[in-house]
Amino acid sequence: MIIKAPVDLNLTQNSGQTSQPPWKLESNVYSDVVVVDNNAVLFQVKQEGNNLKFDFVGDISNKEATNKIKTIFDLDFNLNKFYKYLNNQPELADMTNFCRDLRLFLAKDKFECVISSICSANNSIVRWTKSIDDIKKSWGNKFTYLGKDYFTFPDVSDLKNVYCDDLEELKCCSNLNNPNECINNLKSCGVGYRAPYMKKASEIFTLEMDLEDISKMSYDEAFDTILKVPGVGPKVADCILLYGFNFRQAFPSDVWIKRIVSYLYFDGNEVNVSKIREFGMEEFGDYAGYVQLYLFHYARMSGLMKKLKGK
DNA sequence: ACCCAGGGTTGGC
DNA sequence: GCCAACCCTGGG
Repeated sequence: MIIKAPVDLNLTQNSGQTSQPPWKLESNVYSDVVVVDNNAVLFQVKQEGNNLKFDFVGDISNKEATNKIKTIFDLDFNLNKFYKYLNNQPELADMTNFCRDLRLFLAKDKFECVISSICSANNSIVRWTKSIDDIKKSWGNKFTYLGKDYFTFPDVSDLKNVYCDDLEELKCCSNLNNPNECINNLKSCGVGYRAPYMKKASEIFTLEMDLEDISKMSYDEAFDTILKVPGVGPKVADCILLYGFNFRQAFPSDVWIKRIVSYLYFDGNEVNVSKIREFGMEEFGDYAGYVQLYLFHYARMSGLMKKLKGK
């Protein structure tokens, strides 16, 4: 099937958005298993010029499959209109030259997005994506298509039963004798001190909080709610709301966004992160999420980031 | 070998 | 409210 919508698939997949790690790549085709209405569906996605071409294997209709791909890759978003907006802002006009056809890469699994976002905090992209892939391999459901293995992200109730580290695992499993035999714990996936956050988050989403409820909330209510989850501060909360729940008015603000926005809008005078967040939401409205995404990549690719490093 | 930073968050003052 | 510490990996 073909969807007529420009998208730079490589850029979108590798831009470090915390909805999920990049999909499995083989000869320009990105593939992964997505659960759609309790059906596991294999999607194979490929960019062809200004179109996104995809195939799928699974028990859903063509229309459902198309809608799912449109949602994940945000294909209904009008890029031309967004670029017109950017080109009318002197501070932002240059961005379109560096991030053309970059789109949001939205969650295929809200819980995966929560854990990925927690994992990304104070971490490098290569490391958090590898951790999430390890978690999928360890506790997700396995599907084999054409001789290749795919893993879904484990659901809330499965992750809550995983141990944090090998000591805890050793203590609880009488059949284990030494730490080398321990593999059923989060730290073995390289998540470090975030392991207890992830486990507590799983418990919270089993017992107290329903991910589906958050979709129904206002942005402010959702932000305050998700902030209560351990390992979730303001930056991670906005990532979860943007990539996981499609709150496009979120403006995830971290040190880099702070440096970039201070440079572009405050004459280089450093404004604190929380003010930057308020400024971004006020200034960019429903484009805030996209502007944040573009600012980061613009800075990375234009050399602005190097210039601002250390400030 | 050593040191440092990484798209933050937490807990202690 | 501020600030050091936090796990772990890769690069100087």
